[in-house]
Amino acid sequence: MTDNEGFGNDLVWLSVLVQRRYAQICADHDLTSTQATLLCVLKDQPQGMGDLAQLLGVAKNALSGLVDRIERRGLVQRETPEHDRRAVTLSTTALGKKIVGALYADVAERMPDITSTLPADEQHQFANSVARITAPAHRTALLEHNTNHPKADEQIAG
Amino acid sequence: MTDNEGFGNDLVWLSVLVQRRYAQICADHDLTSTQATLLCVLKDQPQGMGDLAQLLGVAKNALSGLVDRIERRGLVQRETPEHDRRAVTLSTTALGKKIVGALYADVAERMPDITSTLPADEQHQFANSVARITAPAHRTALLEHNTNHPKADEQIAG
DNA sequence: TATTGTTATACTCTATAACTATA
DNA sequence: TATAGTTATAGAGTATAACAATA
Repeated sequence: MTDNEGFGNDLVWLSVLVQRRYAQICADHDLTSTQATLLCVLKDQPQGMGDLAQLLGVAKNALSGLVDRIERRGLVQRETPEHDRRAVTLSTTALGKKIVGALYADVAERMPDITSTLPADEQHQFANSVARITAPAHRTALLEHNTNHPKADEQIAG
Repeated sequence: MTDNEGFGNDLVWLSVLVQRRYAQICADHDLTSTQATLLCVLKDQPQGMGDLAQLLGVAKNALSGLVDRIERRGLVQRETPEHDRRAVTLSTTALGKKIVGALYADVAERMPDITSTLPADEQHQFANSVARITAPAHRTALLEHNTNHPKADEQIAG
């Protein structure tokens, strides 16, 4: 306990350092952090507005404006699925895919420098821990919308 | 290299998780993340506007508005030092100190849960690494303004 | 009636540029 | 002239509440 007292606040500071660098990298690709994260979540598969809002941790109405701006720039596109004309499915355009791919690579290259003050083996161990902490979040990103929509399971089962 | 490929992006995800929880804790104390971080930086000693802007990673003019809002709520106070009437020294009020103290404790209590998916010994090692990564940032917070103002050193020396 | 998404409104945060007061 | 900070303006992000269209 004693030598762990500042851990929570250290975590916040680490995230500030990461976010600062992330914002810089995003800016180099003409994106805000929020826009970049939206593109990343959308990178591998389309999402509905509701699910996407949940994944990003924002309210649906906030997402509408977010999508307006990034759609205006031609990086994502809205589509209305035939089976439910209330819904909107969001996906990245070819340009969006290209940009998010470059961003991803740039983050992978420039972000690890954050841990450069650690000895090599500790860096390795740290990367491992970070991967294990964030793994559930990745799974959530893929499964959460199924959890909330039993019908989707039925469709798969049927 | 191979098993490290996603490290940079994992770090970003970790920081998103931390920031989300941090925002929630701050909101429970009626603060935005930015306001909370400003109070934390100001917690132990007063700062000038310029130095504070640098510590927070924002431009001076952005800081003016930030301080306006949080001063209006009585959590910080502006003062003009006699030796340079252009300058403004910012410090926390008694109320500000009380609130930032409670916030700090709450963060320390609720944030470590982020690593709950790791086994105990790995949590310990992880906390250790985070402390070592953020330590230079803490030092910077305390020393940076001296670096930029040689006169301060002279005053101490004299 | 319930659900999906959007609009209206308001506030915080941030950047650029122009400005004021002091040194 | 240079420096410390503020004001003006604009845009992004976010929340609450009211709304429209569809199921």
